[in-house]
Amino acid sequence: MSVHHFITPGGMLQPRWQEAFPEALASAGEAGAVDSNGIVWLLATLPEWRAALGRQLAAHPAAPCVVLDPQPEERRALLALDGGARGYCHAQATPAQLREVALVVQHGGLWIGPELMSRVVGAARRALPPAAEAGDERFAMLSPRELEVARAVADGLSNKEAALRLGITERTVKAHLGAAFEKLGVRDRLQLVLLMSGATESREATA
Amino acid sequence: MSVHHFITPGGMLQPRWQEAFPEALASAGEAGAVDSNGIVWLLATLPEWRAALGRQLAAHPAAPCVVLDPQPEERRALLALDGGARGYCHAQATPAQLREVALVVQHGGLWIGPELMSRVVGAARRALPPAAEAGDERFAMLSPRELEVARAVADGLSNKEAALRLGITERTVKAHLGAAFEKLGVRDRLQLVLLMSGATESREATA
DNA sequence: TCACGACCTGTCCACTAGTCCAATATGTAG
DNA sequence: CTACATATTGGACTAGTGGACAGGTCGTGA
Repeated sequence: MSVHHFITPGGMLQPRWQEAFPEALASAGEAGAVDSNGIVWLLATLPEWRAALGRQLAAHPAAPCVVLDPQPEERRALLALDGGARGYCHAQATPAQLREVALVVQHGGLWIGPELMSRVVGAARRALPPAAEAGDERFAMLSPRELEVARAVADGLSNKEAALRLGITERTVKAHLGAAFEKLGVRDRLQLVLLMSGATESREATA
Repeated sequence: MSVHHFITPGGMLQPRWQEAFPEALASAGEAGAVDSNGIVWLLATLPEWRAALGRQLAAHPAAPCVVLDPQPEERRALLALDGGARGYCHAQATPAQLREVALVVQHGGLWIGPELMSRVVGAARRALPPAAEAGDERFAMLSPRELEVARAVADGLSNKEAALRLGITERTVKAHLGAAFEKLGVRDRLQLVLLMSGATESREATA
């Protein structure tokens, strides 16, 4: 099991990657999504690596992606993670380190370089508005689960991805989502997103 | 090795924790820092859990801490991670899940519940300085018509409605929209909306 | 115990969204 | 003139979405 797949500009494998994962496969970025039962490693040197990451995750949401960067940088790390990557690390990491990353990511963890971790989290905490989304009257009518599904969808996830995130069936996502549409008086996910993204800003208006 | 240590209000161990880690030890929060060669699990129900977390990490920086929360909440998750916790998860997680968390954290990973992950990272990305290429320039690559269509869709209109507003065919809307997706590196209208709404926020922030 | 709500799942069906291949018209730069 | 970008549409097709209808468990409160 767990055949790792490297997506690189030239479709070439570096020796140390092969040393870390002897079974590893490689392909060029243009090929689109790869079907891997292991981890998809994506080089940040690809011309359109963010788009490639998006395509990959859209095609196989269950296969975790890790972005490898020859010159790690906080900004790119955040873009990678925001794009759905589950890890971000130096392309020249040692085979042992790569295996650590693989282990962590395959067990549901998130891998960020230790020096980036505190910055990422710190930035996220500062971005939190004081007591944000503690309770907007509009969403009080939603059941807890409906709210979770709504939030997942508001993050841009498809039904399938939301189901994966919450550990339920796509069908159940639809059920909760349908109930949320009904209660909030919107007709589709797009208007739900607009409602929710506008909720934090317009809180002062409702107060 | 790896004796796990639970810091709880009463110094009591829940059965499921013991089931996950038969060797686990427990102590009350007031006792100060514990010396554990495994993971320190800290209950968010402690009166001063953040202070306790700080004391623990100051005393034993090498021992990773995970915060357990009976009622997980995004805000507390960020506070925990900002305080140096390496993981944040539901206090009622199954023994199997707890072992997953332990595995990830002990190998240098970060554990955030899947439902929190994208929100945390999204918040961090939005807090990023709007440096360089990621400003309004992003939409400069769109042709005028593509931008009009994108805006219509970002207002929550369906393809049919957008076509009506712009006086063109639904088919043409799809064409422009598809081109916009490609140029912006997003996969569907929902992510386009998130991208555009995020851009507006950061534009105001820079102004 | 029974009713009720939240939660989870299934099937079937209509509609929407997104992509592929292709065609036409118009302007502009070389 | 030619090449290229832009704008416009068509048809066909696949995937994704949302609704209707029909079940199932579980816990709380009457």
